[in-house]
Amino acid sequence: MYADHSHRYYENQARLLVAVDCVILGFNNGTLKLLLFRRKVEPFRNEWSLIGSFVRPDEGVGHAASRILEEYTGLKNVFLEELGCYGHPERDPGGRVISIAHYALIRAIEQDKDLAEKYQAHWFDFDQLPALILDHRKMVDNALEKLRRKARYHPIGFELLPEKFTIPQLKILYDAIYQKELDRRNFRKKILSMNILEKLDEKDKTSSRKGAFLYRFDKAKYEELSGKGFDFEL
Amino acid sequence: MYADHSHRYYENQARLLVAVDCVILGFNNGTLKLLLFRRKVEPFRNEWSLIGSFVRPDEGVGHAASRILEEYTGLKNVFLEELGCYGHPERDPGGRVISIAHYALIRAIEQDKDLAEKYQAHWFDFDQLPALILDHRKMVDNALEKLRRKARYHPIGFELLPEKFTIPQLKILYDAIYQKELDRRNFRKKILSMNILEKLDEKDKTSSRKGAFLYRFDKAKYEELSGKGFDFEL
DNA sequence: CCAAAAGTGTTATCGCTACACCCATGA
DNA sequence: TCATGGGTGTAGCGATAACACTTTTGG
Repeated sequence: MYADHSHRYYENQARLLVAVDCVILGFNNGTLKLLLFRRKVEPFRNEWSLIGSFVRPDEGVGHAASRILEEYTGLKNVFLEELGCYGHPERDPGGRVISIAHYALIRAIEQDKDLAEKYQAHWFDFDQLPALILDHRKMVDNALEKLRRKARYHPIGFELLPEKFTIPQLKILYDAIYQKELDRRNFRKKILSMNILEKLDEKDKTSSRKGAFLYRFDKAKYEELSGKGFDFEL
Repeated sequence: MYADHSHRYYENQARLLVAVDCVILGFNNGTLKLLLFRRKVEPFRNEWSLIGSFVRPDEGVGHAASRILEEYTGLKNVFLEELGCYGHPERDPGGRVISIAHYALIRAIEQDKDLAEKYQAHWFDFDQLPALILDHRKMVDNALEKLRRKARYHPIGFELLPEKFTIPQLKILYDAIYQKELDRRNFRKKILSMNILEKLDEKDKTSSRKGAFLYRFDKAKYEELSGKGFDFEL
């Protein structure tokens, strides 16, 4: 049954259940959102929960995380990073399970209709989160904390916006992440001075009569600068 | 044999071996050091390795880390933090083992004589590391990276110095962490302006005729400021 | 022609950097 | 008395924060 060769040397050691859980974050309508699911298995069946899975013997831990992310959102190649290990022996009354929490940032959270039906999923505002099972609330809090910290030095916000976005949109996102209103003009100057945005000819007119120019994140330029130890503090 | 109740709900799931490994960092004589051990078990018996252990079914993951840290260094209550999960299925030819790496910062690395004999342990300079087993080298690199990043915003350096230390000593430590020489005077100003050091009446005369005043880290004051969202950038 | 959002420029201030200088002491 | 490391002060510069003003366009 096991794909490994543990019996060779470590057979006397105890084995534990290992799972991954995903804090899936999105952004819409000026606020950060969290994707939650109704749990399908006992214990706590039907309660709100992060999406998770046990790690299979023949897959890496990171692989397990991206596997379930794709399975439940249909998305590949999204930003996905390890959050940490939640390993208290009593954390799950259903058994001794160690969970490696991850967090993901995804764009375009419109087409949730399918998800909602298929998996009983729902996007929640952060100020209206329901009670979560186990230590999932802690994972969520830690994910937000990590996002805030990371966003200060890495241009990570782009992961939450569509490919083309306007500067005002980007600013609103950062307002939401930092929980405070940045100065419009200073924000624009700073982000443009980094030279990681490509200005397009199109305008987005959905939020003003004048219309705001669309930009695209220039990943190549970013990685070039990043490699040189450049700072992207915001 | 197992202390948990996994059989209740999750009995069909595969179980994995879960270990912790500790990157133990110290500071002496102006350079950062790493504590390594000769591995006692197969495979790779006798090669240089981080110290590690399997996680027991009835203990938390963090607990396992501090348990082995105390077992091999005799030290309790040291700085110990999770580094991350190393979970590639092929990382250990001895079996499918997931390792939760940790890193520890310890003071006073003089009395290693006992350790050296008892466990075949040795403190290495970072520019003279031997080959390490498995992915331990990666863990070490990640630990250094994390130390550097963390030291910028948290007064973490104190964990590596004795309780009483001088400002020049502290500066030398930060030189070593950041791998570049900071300015003596600016460093002093900045660190003193944070108000987290308590000046003592004693002087340390080991490194100059004039002698340098000893200081102590004022943890209470630090936590007070830290709670108020204070920044400790260095 | 007006409301509302987009976009640009200017100034004052704060913090950091890069220095030069004085102090205390053992040999 | 002098070499050595410890300790203090300051001037210039660059980045940031706090602002006011102009532009565009649908209704």
